[in-house]
Amino acid sequence: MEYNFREIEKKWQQYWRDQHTYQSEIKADKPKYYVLDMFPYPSGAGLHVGHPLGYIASDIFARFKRLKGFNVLHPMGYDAYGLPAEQYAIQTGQHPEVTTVKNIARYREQLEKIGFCYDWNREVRTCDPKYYKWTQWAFMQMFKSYYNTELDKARPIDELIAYFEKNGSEGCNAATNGKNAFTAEQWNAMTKVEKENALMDYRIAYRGNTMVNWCPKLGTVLANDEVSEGVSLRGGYPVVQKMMSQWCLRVSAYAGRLLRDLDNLDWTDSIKETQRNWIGYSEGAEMQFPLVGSDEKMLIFTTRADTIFGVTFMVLAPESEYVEKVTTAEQKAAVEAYLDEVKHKTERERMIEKKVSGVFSGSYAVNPVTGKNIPIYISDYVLAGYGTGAIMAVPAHDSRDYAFAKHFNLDIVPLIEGADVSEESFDAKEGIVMNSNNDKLQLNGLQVKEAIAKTKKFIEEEGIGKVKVNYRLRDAIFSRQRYWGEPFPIYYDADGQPQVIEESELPLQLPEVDKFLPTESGEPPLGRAKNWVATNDQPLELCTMPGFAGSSAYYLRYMDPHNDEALVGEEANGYWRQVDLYVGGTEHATGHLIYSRFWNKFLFDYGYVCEAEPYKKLFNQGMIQGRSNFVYRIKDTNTFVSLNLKDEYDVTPIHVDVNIVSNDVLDIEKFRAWRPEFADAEFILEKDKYICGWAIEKMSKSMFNVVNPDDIVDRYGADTLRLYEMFLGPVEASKPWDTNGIDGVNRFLKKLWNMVFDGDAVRLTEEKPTADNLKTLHKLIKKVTADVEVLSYNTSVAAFMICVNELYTQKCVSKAIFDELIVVLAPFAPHITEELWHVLGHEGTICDAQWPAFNEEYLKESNVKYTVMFNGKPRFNIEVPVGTDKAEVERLALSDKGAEKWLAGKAPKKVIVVPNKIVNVVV
RNA sequence: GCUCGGAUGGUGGAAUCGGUAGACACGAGGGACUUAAAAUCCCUUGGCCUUUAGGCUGUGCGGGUUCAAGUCCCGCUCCGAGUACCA
Repeated sequence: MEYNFREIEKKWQQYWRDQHTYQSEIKADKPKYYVLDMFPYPSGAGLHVGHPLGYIASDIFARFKRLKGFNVLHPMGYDAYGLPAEQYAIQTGQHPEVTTVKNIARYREQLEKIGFCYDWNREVRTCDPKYYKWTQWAFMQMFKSYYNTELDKARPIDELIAYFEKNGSEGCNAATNGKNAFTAEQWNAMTKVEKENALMDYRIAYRGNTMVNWCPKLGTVLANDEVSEGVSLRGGYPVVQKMMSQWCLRVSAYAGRLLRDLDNLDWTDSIKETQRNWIGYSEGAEMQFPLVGSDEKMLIFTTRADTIFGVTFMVLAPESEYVEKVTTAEQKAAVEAYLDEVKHKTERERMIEKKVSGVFSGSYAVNPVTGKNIPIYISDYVLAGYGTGAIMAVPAHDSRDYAFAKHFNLDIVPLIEGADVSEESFDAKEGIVMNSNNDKLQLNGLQVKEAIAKTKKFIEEEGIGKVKVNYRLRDAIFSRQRYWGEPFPIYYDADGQPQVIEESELPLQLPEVDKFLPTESGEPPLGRAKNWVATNDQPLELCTMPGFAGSSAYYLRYMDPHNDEALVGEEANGYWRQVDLYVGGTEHATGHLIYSRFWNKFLFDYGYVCEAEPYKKLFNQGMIQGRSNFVYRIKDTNTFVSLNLKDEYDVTPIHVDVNIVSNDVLDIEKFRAWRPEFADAEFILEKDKYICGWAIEKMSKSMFNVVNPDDIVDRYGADTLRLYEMFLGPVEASKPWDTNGIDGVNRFLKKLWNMVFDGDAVRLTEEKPTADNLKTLHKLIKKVTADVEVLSYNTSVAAFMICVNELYTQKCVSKAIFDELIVVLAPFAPHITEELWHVLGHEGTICDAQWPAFNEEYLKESNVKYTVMFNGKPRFNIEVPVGTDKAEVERLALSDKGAEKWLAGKAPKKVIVVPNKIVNVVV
């Protein structure tokens, strides 16, 4: 019988569907294992061969765990809200939902063809009202909460109100972006609107006036992780900074926990490091600098308190609230001109220019330690969003301050012994301090680290400032001026104050609109919706939530996808708890993976979920790059010359569709048919073949290097695709897609098939396995068990090939051997093994088989081979019985007749015996 | 600039705690079967020198530690990823 993968794969995929083989449910008596893939955005292009890489890896793991006796949860769904569908809707008028549903259907079809063991009964779509009800619900809880910094968790906002009524804002231990302090009397005297405005500065989901990344081309704001190098990640359009009132999530309140809890996660160091950098812990001091001729004090943040004696000026961010206060009448025009200039620069321009710019405010501040007056400047190299938006400038020891001082001709006072600051600043935090003594504080002679500590202590004692930790992590901007996203469960009352709708009104469904564009008056698309009001007739919020809203808690929903009472029920959450293995790309390190951890922690604070972290182990698969092929056309002709002959001609390389090239050999007939202009192409061949050139490029339509998994499945079968993608190299490595080796794994499957079948009959017999058979099999089991546990699949596939080759050489026909072999292979190649499972007379599905244990007994050798080396060079081998002691091995090695030649009559200086491996003789 | 990875045959990649580098696969070369092709099977395949056997050399470059280094240490070169005025 032929190995007919098309028939086999179709048959078993249908069987698995009919039998609900992959449906999972709570089994209290069984240990659980939750394997999750990052769910895809269903784009119009469908899956390409890069997508399944991670899915195959996790699928193998899920199947492996199931065979090992775990109750496995392995779901899949769709991150269905997103820009492409909306952009497409704007261009064509096609409702994004229609596009999305169509794309999802295509994805599903493609995924099924590869034979994944997903429990489709648990599928989620972020755009489904039944799903986004819980996205809205979580937002609502965040709106009703504040962050208690003492308990280090979210608490109901009512508790904070009670506190304000009694004590005012003094000592309230709440994370806030507000600066206004008030007493209990002041609070109680506030109007309703004033109180609500004050509370807004404390809510975890809050409306705030913040600098946002505004993308004019997309007509929406973007989060920091959606912007890279001054342009939008999607589309690459310029982004400008703009002050806007937006919904935000107080992610920054969780910075400390997000950082600390990283330590206990089983993630790669590189992705933990990326998150640490993004969170950006920095310990320093906040210091007050009194303004000359005023009671006003300005707060700065520094990590270099020790350099206080070298402060020769101060700099404010252009957006700082101090700017207005320090600008003198004489400087007013100059300052305004500068602010105007800054405002009109895009992020990108600011970055490209990197030119020193700034303006003198006219005012001076007093250095609180030296008592000297120092000028206050305004410059955009100071960021409003970090620290206090104001700095003390120490040009001798900060390169940015240095450039600024040189440009404006300000004093540069060196503070570290031996540091030469004539050409550039000395930024390193090391050396011995000098020029830093007066009657209040003496730092001279100290190491920088000691000086920092001493200064911090001093300023706290003197009441000049306090020790402070700052994080780079900002609050997440949560509004998008778009149509295709979750509506906010928010309406605006008669005073224009945002209020949450009733929980019973959830889900608040996305309304229909006539066009997917902003309104004429510049409101977001929801402004076009008719009757877009809450049940109390008050107008609803017009913005929608960003992409990361729906993906932040989806892993919880899979645990209990049909629950209408809760995001996830207590029983389901208590059983499945958290994701044990999460597989996806590194590109989500600073976006999804931060937001999701934040979201989970918020829910955890209220006990809605039982684990503080969503993803226990994270595995990052690499990216699949494209591998393009080229043909070489001789200039001004329609003649193409093969790769190795091209240097003799004047040629232009032309991209050729990789799907008509095999092993870099061009299919000439298909090429002629590919494009009309090539119909009468002529070729100069080498060895009767046309060899194409190649290059590694991004996988894209324009390079003709997109490979669709369906084509591979069609040609070789899903099992071959799965094995090949794993065989290509480590799953975590990025690599180009290259079909050049796919025949190898296909041959392996055919060989396995042909060892089971002899014509149409089964070749295998009940014959007892030989010692060699058992050794070969158990070597495999041992290797694969260890490799799969750490997702080292490429070496596993190699082990299968070795095993089958050995059994072939041994002419093994023992059914007992194959019974176990196919179980070990089943996670990798589920279809062929399922077929063989039944051919060999087993019941049910191979998915429920038991992973075989390996037996060390079979692997034991009676003799051990030692390599005898002289001065580090291997010379000959000896064999000794197992368990021979070192001294005896040494004696046998030296008395072997091969040793004579290398000893040459001399006595060995030293002999090293490495158990079971090597005898090294130093002569 | 900073942080983290990486560099091994013609190619993708193996190599546990430092222990015979190049597993496995592709490609290439040779052979068997075949009228022929495909498929299948067998042999060779890092380089150099001799070829019965053997010898030398070899993991980006330069040093070091060690009986022994792809692996550990120091100093470079190149490539990739992330981040970027974070005080």
